[in-house]
Amino acid sequence: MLNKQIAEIFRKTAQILEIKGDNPFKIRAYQRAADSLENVNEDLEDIERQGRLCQIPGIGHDLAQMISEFIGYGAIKSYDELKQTIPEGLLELLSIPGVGPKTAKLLYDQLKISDIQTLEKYAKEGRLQALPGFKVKHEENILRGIELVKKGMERMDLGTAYRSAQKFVGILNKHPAVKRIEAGGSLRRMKETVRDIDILVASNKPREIMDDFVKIKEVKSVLGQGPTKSSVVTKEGVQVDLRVVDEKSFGSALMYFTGSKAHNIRLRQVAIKKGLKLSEYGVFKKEKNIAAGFSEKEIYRLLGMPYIEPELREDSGEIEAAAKQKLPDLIKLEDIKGDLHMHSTYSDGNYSMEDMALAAEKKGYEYIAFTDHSISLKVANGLDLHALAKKRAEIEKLNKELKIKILFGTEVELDADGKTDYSDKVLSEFDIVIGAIHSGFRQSKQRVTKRLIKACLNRHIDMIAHPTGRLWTVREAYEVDFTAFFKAAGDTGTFLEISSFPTRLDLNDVNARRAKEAGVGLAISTDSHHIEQLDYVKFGVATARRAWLTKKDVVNTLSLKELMKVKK
DNA sequence: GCCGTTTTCGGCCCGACTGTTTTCAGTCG
Repeated sequence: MLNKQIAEIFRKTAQILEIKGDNPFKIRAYQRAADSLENVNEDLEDIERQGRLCQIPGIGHDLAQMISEFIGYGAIKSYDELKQTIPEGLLELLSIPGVGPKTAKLLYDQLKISDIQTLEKYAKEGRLQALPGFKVKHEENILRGIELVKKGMERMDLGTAYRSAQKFVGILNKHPAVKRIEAGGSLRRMKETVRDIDILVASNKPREIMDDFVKIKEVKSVLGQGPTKSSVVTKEGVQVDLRVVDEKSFGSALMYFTGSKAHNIRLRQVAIKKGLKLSEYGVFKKEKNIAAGFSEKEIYRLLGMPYIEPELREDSGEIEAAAKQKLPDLIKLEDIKGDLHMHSTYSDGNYSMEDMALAAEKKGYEYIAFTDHSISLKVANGLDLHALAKKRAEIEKLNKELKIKILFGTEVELDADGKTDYSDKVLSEFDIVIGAIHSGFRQSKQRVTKRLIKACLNRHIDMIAHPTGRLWTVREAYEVDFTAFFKAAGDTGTFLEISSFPTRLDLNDVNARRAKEAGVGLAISTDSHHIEQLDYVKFGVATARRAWLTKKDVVNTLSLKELMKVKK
């Protein structure tokens, strides 16, 4: 939380400085610091105590002092003063696509506009044309931008982005002039949320493709159209950007459009040091393109490093690791041997155990666990003792008939104090017990932490499901003292889940990386209530890859025999 | 404001699209 708060302050500082027309490099320094803090997987308080703030990339003497000041006093004096110099709402205007710092300043200086509502009113009444250089087109653009902000320019979850991208890639791929196509951007990096979809196409007939792209049935409005780059908004309100490049620069273009921006900037700096220039068109040595037709892998090689997987491209240490040949051997989808968190019709699942098991068998899994809800979760049809007995008998029967091994499990409720609603005796009869919090989300940080630690100490609980409780667009994560929680999980051998559910992805990349470093075993599971949801595992694996996890960090890459040996 | 196998001062990634500019500024990624 603290890391995010301070990152936000630095980001706002950058915006204010932009509006004031300050030194662009100073502005970028604040932006870079904000990006950097969001990737830090330790509490800033700990780092500060150990005097290591300046070791964070992009944090120097001055910013380290500001961070210390915020930790000590809960505020930064120079930031509070800076904030006073511009009206509160002006930053809000920057959230409108097409309105940047210069326009925002102009709007305020000339017309005293400092919030979106007033801007919309002025634009509709044609009063913006009083501004120098402003014509009808500008007003239309601003109104369209406001429309986008209103309709939720907010980010979408990874699952929604993935489906939208697949739809467009599928349609475009049938176009005869498309030679190669791939979705890039934060979607390719499998970030937990995605703002817009970037599609890259290789073709020698870009205009033809652009003309057809903007006419796709799902397109609602066209934001811009040029010979190599176009942007549209779909009927679902998703922005899709398409870039068309020549086939021989597909590798460098894909690298560029995959980002992250911070990763790209670092790579370009590496290139400059080697006397080269890197752009989306290739690697240039004295104006001559020496990477024409190269793949991403070959371009990284030119820069003196091995291929960096898209999920790692966040400038969070991967470039340094690559230079030292120390990149992790990331976990792969095919390493997963089973799913330890699934539901059936016994509680709130949509399919019988047999149907789910057959689907899992088709995926090549060795084992699965049906972890239906426990007795007190009435809304999800939690199982009483009678239902448990029946379910157990059915599992025994299925295990005789099917090749896949089914584990008898439960997702047991942790009450407000971390106690379970099944007795120790009942819990001891399960093959696997997952502890989960579904209530009391507003408890204090101390109380939630105590609750989770109590669950870790319970000798029957093998794993904690979706450990921070966040649910995309529904609720924020509750606050947890991760240092204490991860220590308890590591000490007791309690596995922590990376929930593959795209609206959860919990633990997320940053927390999972930290859990690994604390010696915690992680399990990637789907929480499937539906056969289709078994495929969500790809999002869980991607999150694990973003957390730098290898096969050995994830317990459900083990065979069933090995898994039973390492579990409590 | 950060940062250092060219540098503790003087650099700091690179290119496309828009609008109305007749050569470029603003915005975006």
